[in-house]
Amino acid sequence: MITPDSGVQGFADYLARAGLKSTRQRERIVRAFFAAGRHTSAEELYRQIRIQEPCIGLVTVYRTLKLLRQAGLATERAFGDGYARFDPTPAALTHHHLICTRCGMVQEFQDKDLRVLGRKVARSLSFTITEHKLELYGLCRDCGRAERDRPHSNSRTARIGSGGEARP
Amino acid sequence: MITPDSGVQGFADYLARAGLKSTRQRERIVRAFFAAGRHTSAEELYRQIRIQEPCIGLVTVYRTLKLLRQAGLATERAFGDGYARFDPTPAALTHHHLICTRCGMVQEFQDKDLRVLGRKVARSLSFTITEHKLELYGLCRDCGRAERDRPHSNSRTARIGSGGEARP
DNA sequence: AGGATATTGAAAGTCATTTTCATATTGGAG
DNA sequence: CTCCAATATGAAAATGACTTTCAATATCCT
Repeated sequence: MITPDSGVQGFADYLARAGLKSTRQRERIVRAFFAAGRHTSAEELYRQIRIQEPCIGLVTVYRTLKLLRQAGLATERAFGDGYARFDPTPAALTHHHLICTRCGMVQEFQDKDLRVLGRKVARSLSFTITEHKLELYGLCRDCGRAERDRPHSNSRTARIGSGGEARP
Repeated sequence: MITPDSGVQGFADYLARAGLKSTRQRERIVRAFFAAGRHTSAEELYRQIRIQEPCIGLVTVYRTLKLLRQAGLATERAFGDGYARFDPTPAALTHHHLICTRCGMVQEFQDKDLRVLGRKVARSLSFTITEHKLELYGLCRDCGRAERDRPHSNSRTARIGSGGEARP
């Protein structure tokens, strides 16, 4: 797992290698990114950072997330609610998501067999996988129960996955 | 598989059930949707329809796709290039995608084992799956070769999956 | 220290998608 | 069949996440 410190370090290395400069803002953002949980959006990160560092621009958060992606340290996801979410890469490569289309909950899970199968498929099609993304959409236990109780309740007309967890 | 005719029929039924009205535009759009292949975007559908029916608005295409989604006939996807793509639902439930992050190619594949595993995971977490979405991002055979030849070629800074197939 | 080069933030721009609103169409009641 | 209330349509304007521009500022190499 990447700790905030090792993440910041890795990013500093990347900047050095690429001939880019390290700044107070970048360090703040990168630290917050690795300290935050998963599925973090730019806006969320921005709000988090502003608590201690009011003079920082949302633009810089976007730019730094782009750099993290280029550095291979962050992985972008889209659960379909219009926000890009970011995960520290190693975690991203080993977990998948169950997304409740009713309450927006996102639950992670892992399954070794699934990974193995993905690789098998990729190999048979001469595809080099850099990123997995298994998303299962549906109803979580509670929402499944609720739907069963009130079959014609308002079963969400918004885009898939919308209204999700911790929406900024 | 849903034929254009059965799709149009199913949509008509939905409209009747919901107390909505059927119009020339809606029939056109729905027919084009089911006649089109998969991964169709609103813009694509719009251009397709305009060939024979110049007096139709892009807005109506968006609205009709939303209705198709509500009717359970269409499934929305996001490959990360900023466009929403739509698939006739039954197909959507049985195929997955390999997306080349370099040339944007989208290749479908099926794997029974994968489906079975997905269901197993869902059951163990009391999750009711309505939609699968396995996306493997990486390099297709050709791009994989190209990258190996020119290791430091411009390895895409755009958002994942960007520049995709048949971009409107 | 000094200066080329990269970075920052505010504001303006982009672009897919949605909303607004005035006009037109639909379909059931009479 | 005709009316009419409800729904649909399209043009234009709005939305909202994200990106670009640009002038001012910070970084780092010598």
